[in-house]
Amino acid sequence: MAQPTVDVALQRTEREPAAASKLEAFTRLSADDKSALAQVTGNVRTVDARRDLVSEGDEPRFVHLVLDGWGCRYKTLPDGKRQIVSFFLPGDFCDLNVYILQSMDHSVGAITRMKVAAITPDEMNSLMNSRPRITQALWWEDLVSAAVQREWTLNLGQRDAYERIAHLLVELYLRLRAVGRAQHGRCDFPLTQNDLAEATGLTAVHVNRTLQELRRNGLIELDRKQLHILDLDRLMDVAMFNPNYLHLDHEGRHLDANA
Amino acid sequence: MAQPTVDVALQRTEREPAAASKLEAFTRLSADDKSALAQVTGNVRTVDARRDLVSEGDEPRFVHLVLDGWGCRYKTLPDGKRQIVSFFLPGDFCDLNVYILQSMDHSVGAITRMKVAAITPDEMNSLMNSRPRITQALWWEDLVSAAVQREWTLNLGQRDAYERIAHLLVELYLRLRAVGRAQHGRCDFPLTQNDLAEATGLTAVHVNRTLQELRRNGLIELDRKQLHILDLDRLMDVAMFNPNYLHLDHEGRHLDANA
DNA sequence: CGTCTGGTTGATACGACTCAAATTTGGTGG
DNA sequence: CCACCAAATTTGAGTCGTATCAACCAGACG
Repeated sequence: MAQPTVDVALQRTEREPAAASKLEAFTRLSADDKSALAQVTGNVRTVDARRDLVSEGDEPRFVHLVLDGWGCRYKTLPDGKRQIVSFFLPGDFCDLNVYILQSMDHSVGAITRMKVAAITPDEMNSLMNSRPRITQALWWEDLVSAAVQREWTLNLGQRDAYERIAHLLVELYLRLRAVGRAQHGRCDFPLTQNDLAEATGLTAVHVNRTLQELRRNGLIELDRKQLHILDLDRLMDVAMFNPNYLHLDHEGRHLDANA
Repeated sequence: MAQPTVDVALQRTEREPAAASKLEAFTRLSADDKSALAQVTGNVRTVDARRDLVSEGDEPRFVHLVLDGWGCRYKTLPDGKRQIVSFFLPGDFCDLNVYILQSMDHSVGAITRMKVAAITPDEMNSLMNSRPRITQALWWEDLVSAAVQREWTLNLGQRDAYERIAHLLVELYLRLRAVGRAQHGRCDFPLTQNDLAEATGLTAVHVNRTLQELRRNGLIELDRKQLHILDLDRLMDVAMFNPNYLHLDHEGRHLDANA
């Protein structure tokens, strides 16, 4: 099987920073906006796969912006159980105003090797004071990530294993596609079955069996960290996937600050 | 059994508006701050119990502030399943910036009869431009509600029925206590077992049996819409409840704008 | 009073978990 | 380039938590 996804993803990385690309899903940014954004994302940090970026209990210091790679937020229970509560994909911001809080209530870990920009509160404030268009876009991001968290609550509470995993796959695919990292049903997919288990509240064994069922039903191929969704419409149907919560339909999408 | 809770709750309502009370959990507000807040909460709407305030698909128009009563956000699946994704208690704001979005991805319903203030985007903007202290407090609220949503994800994903319900009871109790609507382990508790089921992803039957188990173990009394937590420490233990996510420990709690 | 909503009980079924072992994959160093 | 090891995936058998379905009961209300 050819793997065009990889090439596409790499090309894209070179072509355009994920941050601007993501925010432009909400609104067009002017050249000035983009350079303001670029200025603020100078402090780049690289984190190895499976390392923590932030630990529960830490004092929040930076707003992070994912430039490349996948990460997750997770919480741990005293009995050792772990729940991944969200995934970070390229272009995602973590917690616009976290630094208001005293200490983190969750950890942030890298799934793959990641590149993140660490933005200081000061930089953040000056960005939000001088660039209203970016500010709006950041708020939009914030609202969308809250909506995603609500959808996960629904996912865990009401969907069975089959629907649940289908839903997660569709969400990740659509989010990747929105930042140019997926096409034609294909994308990189670095999650292990254990990651999927921790995100869906299932066991790895059951995730395994459920993925097999999705394959058997001709909905997906998943192999060597490559996901291929064979029939997106049908998979969305199975997952009862309503894309409204991703709010990709904003009119700002069609505004152009340069016009 | 005497029911002092009711009296306490009523007294409190008269004594102090829930909004200021809630925000002051984060920071002290000056007299000016409070009057700015009061000005903006003039447009009060009353909603009957079990009626919807906002429906999925609606265009967001107002930021709502709960003055009195309980409400919830919920999402519905095409197969009819319903998930309550959060509860609104007196003093809670719904979605600071919702009006940025095109359409609501969930509904908001009243559990009891509710009084809510409907704040316009303009009012909201001017508040946030002129009252930095309130703005900070609003952001804090926003971050806390996001943290609560993450904790619910953990709750649904990793805790069993017994722990799950225990956790929810503790959360609601602590949140009520933080706005002066609970004391000595007691509070009003207007949720039906069906509400609890829809919030915890369990069936009403199983919620019933689980509540009985909590009663049998001497952890709670729950009768006629009155909750009495008999042993908060033990209940928190059972629930593996870590209060850090409520961020009640903010230093702002001890700041005083009037000093 | 009858009706309705919410709460309770019992019997049975099934989705997902557990534990344990086998197999495959990917990375590493000789 | 192959041998090795650890990590990830796969398989099987047995169990358990929670759902389902169907009654029945109690208090609130008109």
